[in-house]
Amino acid sequence: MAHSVYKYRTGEAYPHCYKYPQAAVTADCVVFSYDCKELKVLLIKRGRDPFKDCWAFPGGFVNPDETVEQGAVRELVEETSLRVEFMEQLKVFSTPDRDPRQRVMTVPFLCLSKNVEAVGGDDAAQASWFPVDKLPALAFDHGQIMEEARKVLKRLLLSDNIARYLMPQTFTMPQLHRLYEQIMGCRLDRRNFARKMNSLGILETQERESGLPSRIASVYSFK
Amino acid sequence: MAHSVYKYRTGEAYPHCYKYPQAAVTADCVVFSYDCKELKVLLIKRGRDPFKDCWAFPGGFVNPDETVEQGAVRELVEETSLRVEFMEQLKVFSTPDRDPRQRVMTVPFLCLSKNVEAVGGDDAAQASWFPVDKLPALAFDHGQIMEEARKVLKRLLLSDNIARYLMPQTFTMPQLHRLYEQIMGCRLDRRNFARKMNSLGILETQERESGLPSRIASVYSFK
DNA sequence: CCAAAAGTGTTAACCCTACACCCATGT
DNA sequence: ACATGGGTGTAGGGTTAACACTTTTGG
Repeated sequence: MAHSVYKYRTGEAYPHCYKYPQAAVTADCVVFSYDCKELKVLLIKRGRDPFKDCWAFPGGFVNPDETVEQGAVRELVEETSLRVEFMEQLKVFSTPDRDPRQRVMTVPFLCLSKNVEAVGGDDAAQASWFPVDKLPALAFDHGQIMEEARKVLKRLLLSDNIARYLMPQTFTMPQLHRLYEQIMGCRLDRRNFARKMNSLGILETQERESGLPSRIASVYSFK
Repeated sequence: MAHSVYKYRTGEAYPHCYKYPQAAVTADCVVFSYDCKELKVLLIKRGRDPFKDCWAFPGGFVNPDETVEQGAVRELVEETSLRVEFMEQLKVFSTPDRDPRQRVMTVPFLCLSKNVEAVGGDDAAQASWFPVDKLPALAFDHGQIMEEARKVLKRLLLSDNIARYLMPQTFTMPQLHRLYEQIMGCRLDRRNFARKMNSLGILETQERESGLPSRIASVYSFK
């Protein structure tokens, strides 16, 4: 690990700005998607050391002329050709030795995508979707990042109704219900859930075909 | 602004770790306290450029061998001799030109302190508490950071009952009530508030003196 | 004497929860 | 036939919101 010898102390004069302690900063993307059956997360298989052949979140170093948000979007496109509907910053992970090469802080993002296909990486790196409860071992401290992401996902689901960024254009109530159960990690009463969703006023009912067999679920979309 | 010439691209070989783009990273502390009258924020007057003589949050560069959390604590102690009861990371601010000297990302922290005195800075820098609704113009993008901090403070108050980190050892219900009103930014019914607090089971009633004039408020403490 | 502060109590509306029932389909 | 999945309704409990009265102190 390449320690800098510079320590910043209040009051000392450091006329050269490059003498401030510097750190490499990466942006990682925890991308969730939902195929109306399972909640999934996008992982890529690392092509080189450290953690070669290990699974990790897509991401990479932030360039000097971009924000961490821009860096996250760019890296995600480069590695997986994916564009997401929603991004929210998670807390920084900065344990000094979390990357064996050198000090690398990471700014992780929780991302939500409707697209569950088309994740070809541009180079040799494999990219694929894993069900959230069947994840392989992850590189670096990405396991901790995953925990954090799931916590924030729960919070955002309840406070901001972010399901709209995961569901397809049209969907049925049971499909939406399954998503909520998987994110919340508990059972939710079917009927109370439907009533709640309808009362929120964020759903539109698609015209139900006049023939109305009760076994066929009604179709909804977000306003 | 001192741009690095290095751009990281997927697939290129960079055998030397120092070739990764680097950034200076600071940790800033948005410290709230409450004197049982007003919600306050700690600011220091900057002793040098940029933004010399401007008010800003205490904070400074993170050392290579410490986490951003450790850096935040260290800088706060160095600049104000203050130790806080609670810290929560806010989102990173990373607009490339937010610091005119060079690219500097900042990781802000929301901090809660019971101490509303004793904020002598170690060097010439003045430090003092400002009522949250009477803030001076702030350096850098600290105005935006303040907005973010107030949003998160609201959220944490409702979800995690963080009032315990701001209130003194013992306090009255009206004092606690005022704090909630100031953080939430709206009126809260006195009686409903007291009932809610008591029902949460997080308060202890101190023995009320047997002489019980109704004008004297009862004294509480957190469990 | 009156305004302001603090304590106490009641009511109705709303929301959430836990259920029971019906219908249609596929095996 | 029956298990399954989907739609609809109801009854009870808890929480919240709105609101009135009393007492005491300070000016």
